[in-house]
Amino acid sequence: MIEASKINRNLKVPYYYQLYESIIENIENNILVEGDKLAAEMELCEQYGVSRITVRQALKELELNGFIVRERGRGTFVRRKIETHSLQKVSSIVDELRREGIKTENKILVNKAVIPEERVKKILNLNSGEQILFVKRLIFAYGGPLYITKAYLPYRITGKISTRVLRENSFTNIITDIPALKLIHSKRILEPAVPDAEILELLCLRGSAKKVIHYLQTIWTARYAQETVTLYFEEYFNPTKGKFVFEKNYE
Amino acid sequence: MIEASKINRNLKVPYYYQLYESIIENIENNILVEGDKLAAEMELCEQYGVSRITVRQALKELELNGFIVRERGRGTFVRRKIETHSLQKVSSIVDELRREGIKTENKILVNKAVIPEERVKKILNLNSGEQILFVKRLIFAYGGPLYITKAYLPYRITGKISTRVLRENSFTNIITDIPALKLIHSKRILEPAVPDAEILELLCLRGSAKKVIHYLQTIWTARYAQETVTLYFEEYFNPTKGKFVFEKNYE
DNA sequence: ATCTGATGTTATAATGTTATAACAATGATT
DNA sequence: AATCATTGTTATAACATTATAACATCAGAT
Repeated sequence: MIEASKINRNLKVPYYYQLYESIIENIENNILVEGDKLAAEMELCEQYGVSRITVRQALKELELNGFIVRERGRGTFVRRKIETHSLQKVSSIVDELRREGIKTENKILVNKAVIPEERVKKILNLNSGEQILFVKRLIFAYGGPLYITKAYLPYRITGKISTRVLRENSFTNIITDIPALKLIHSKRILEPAVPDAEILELLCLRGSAKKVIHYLQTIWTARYAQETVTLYFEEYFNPTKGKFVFEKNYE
Repeated sequence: MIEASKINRNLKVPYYYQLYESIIENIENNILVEGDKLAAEMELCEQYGVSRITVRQALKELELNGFIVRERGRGTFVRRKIETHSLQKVSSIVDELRREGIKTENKILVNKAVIPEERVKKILNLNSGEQILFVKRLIFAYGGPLYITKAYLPYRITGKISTRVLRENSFTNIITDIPALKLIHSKRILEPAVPDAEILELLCLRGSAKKVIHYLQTIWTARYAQETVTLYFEEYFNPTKGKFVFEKNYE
């Protein structure tokens, strides 16, 4: 496969990144499909006219973002695509991606106790003046921002949660680790929405063609000691990164 | 002028280059016009959220490519654009730009002695089997490819010319430095043309709106010892970078 | 004459990108 | 068992990008 070099040396974009994008393009256009063997590293060097360092950096990124797997002595192979998320599971998408070995990154944008707006107060069924822990978190996967979560949690239940814990764990894990808290029900509502400027910016959709996102609300009901409490999440999904699949088993 | 930062930190493009492009955009959209004072370096730092090094690197590029002038103690100003070239002068455009202090870069694509095609042989009035020196050169200015020159020169006059000499000198200088060669006449013919794939590619016009270029032929007649010889040049100009002006003084 | 604001210069440092090279370790083939 | 192809690792080096900081120099205004 003698390909013309796709590295544009006039561009200010690093060569390894151009190569990274070039290979993703091949995968997304089904020129390379699941299980296919990529050209060997040295072959890629020749095809693209770059050094092995550069090729390996591109492959490293592809591996971290779950596009390929590399096997010493054998070669580099296209990984199956993970691009649907099940809504039926309560377990989080972060856990789902982690189980698949795909690197996710986490950025905690907000983590503080506040008095919530009226809308949220109603959903959580709070006493007046009661504080919530408000967390805003941005998740990166597949090499870009995947979604934003806003969590509205009764502060008297969660207390402070360190930013480090938030960065390193899914909300499912954090919540189920709270002693004396038992999840009893969850409800998820998905709808398309037009994002506001902040969400647009965070998901890097400014200037993008797709201006409609997935807006997912999750309401967890739980027993805490003798009372019934509610946890509320809002999530905003990058539509270019993944689609949702609805599955249901009829008995 | 509190501007939102236009630096995209997710992009792999260097910040200084994003800033460079951002300012060019302002100039091309007449948000900044000839003679306008740019914000001071430290102001730009704040507006774009980058260090002075970064701002200065952007300004350096803008200066080299002729978009701005900087004056110590006063500030940075939008320069008038040199976007017309006189056709009346025999002297080259490279020299013209250099005199204005605008950086030009040079890439020699071909430099070899060959037997010319029939068309060229007729123009140069060559003996059958006589070789020419064929040079293809790409000139960059204003931060992009400006034009391509194809030079067809009788080999017995020029001999070999090193690629380094071609890179560092205008053809006018090279030719007039040949001993015993005296220019006696020049004729230039300008016409619009549709470029072939190679020219399109070299001038970075693939995908561009403007698909018509300037095609300029130059025929120099000269005395060389006792004989009359002809030098022939073809040039292909990027229409987005510069326009030609026709001027003539009537006596 | 002095101060202020602007660009010019220099030094230090951390990190990112790219190339070249040699060698190690593994899987598959002969 | 030996060899070959392939990915993994390490070292060295050059250059690019970005930040922080201090000081020099010049133009214009008070």
